[in-house]
Amino acid sequence: MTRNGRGHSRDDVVRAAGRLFASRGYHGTSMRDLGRELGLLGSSIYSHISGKQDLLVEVVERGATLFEASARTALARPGTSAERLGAFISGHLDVVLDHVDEARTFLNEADALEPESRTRVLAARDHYEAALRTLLEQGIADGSIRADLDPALAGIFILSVVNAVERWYRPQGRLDRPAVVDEITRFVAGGVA
Amino acid sequence: MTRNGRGHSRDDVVRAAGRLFASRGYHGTSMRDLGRELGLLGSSIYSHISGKQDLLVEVVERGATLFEASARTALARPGTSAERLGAFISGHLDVVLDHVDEARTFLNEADALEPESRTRVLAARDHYEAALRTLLEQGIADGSIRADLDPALAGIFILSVVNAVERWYRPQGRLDRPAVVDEITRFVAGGVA
DNA sequence: CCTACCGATCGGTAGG
DNA sequence: CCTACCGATCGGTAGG
Repeated sequence: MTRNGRGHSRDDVVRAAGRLFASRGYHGTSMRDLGRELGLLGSSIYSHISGKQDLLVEVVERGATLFEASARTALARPGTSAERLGAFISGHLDVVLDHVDEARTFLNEADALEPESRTRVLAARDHYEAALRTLLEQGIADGSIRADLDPALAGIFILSVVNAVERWYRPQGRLDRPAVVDEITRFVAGGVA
Repeated sequence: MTRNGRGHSRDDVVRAAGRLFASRGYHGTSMRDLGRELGLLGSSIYSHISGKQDLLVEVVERGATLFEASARTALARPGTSAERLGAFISGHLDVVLDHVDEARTFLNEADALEPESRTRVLAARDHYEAALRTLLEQGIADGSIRADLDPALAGIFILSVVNAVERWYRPQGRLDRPAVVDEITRFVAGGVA
C-alpha cells in the first residue's frame, strides 16, 4: 500500500490503522509503522487525525456498529426463535470474517481505550450480549430450548465460540463458511436444545 | 508489592512480569512498570534476567507446562471417554483460573514472542489440541459421541469456550467453579452427544 | 540493587 | 504531506 499520487483520505488512514491494530495491537503499532503502511511519514498522519487514540476509537466504534447492526437484523427476522438464533450466529460470523480488522480490534483492544470511550464500548458489548440472551429466553419460552438452560451463560458460551472463529478459520481451508456456520449451529443447538 | 529488605528472587520477577503481561500485554508493559511493581528501578531487573523477552518466554513456557500436565492427567485417567473429557475440561479451567497470568499470557501474547520460541509455543498448543481431539475420537469410537461430529472442529469449539472463561468468571459471582464446570460440560455434552 | 547514563524510538507540533 | 524538530520514554549497559 503505497502512494498513488492522489493522496489518502481519512478513511484510508482509519482502515490502515485497523489492519495494524488487529495484527500487532494498539501498543504494538507506532505512528511511523502506520505511516509506512500508507507510504508517508508518521508525522504526516496528523493532518488527517488529531491523535493515535482517535484512530483506535474510530476502528473500535466501526466494529461496534457492525455487530449492533447484525444483531438488530437477526432479532427483527420473522420465523422461529431457532431461526433467529441461526441468523444471529451467521450474522456474527459475517462481521468477524468480512470485517476482520474492525471486529478483532473491537474484541481485543478495548482495554487500550481511554476510560470514556472504553465505557461506551463495554456498554455496546453488554447490549449485544443482552440481545443474544433475549433470543435464548424466547427459545426457552417457546420450548425450542431446554428450560434448565442458563441463558446468560449459554450466551457467553456461544459468543466464545463465534468470536474465536477468526483465530482459526482459513478461507482456503477444508471447510467453507456455510459449513462452519452449520457445524457451529449444530454444536450450539445440541448444547441448548 | 514493595521491597521487604530481603530482596527479590528470579521467581518473584517472573511472576510480577506475568501479572503485568496478563493485564496490559507485553508491549504495554515497560521494564520501569515492572520495576515499580517490585519496588525497584527498571534497570535493577537486569541483575535477574538478560532481557525483557526472556521474561515473556518464561511466563509463556510456564503456561504451556501447566496445560500440558493437565492434559496428560486427563488422558491417563481411567474410566469412560466421557469422564476423561470432563476431566480435561475441568483441568483446563483449573489452569485458567488458578494460574490466570501464565494462562492468559500463554493464550494471548504468543505473537509477541520472537520466532524461535513462538514456534515452540504454537507447537505446544497444537499438541494440546491434538490431545483433546484424540479424546473426542475415542468418544466417537465407543459411541458416547455422535459419529457425524467433526472432532477437530469440536475440539476448537470446546477450547474456545474454556479459554474464554477467565474473561468473565468472577470467584464472588453468581456461580461457583463446580457449577461453571458443570454448565460447560453439559453444554459441550449436548453439542457432541 | 542504585547511579548515571546510552542510542533509539515514541507520540506529537510548528511552520511551510 | 514534508522538514525539522520537541520532551518523554523505551530497552538496556557500565560501573560500582
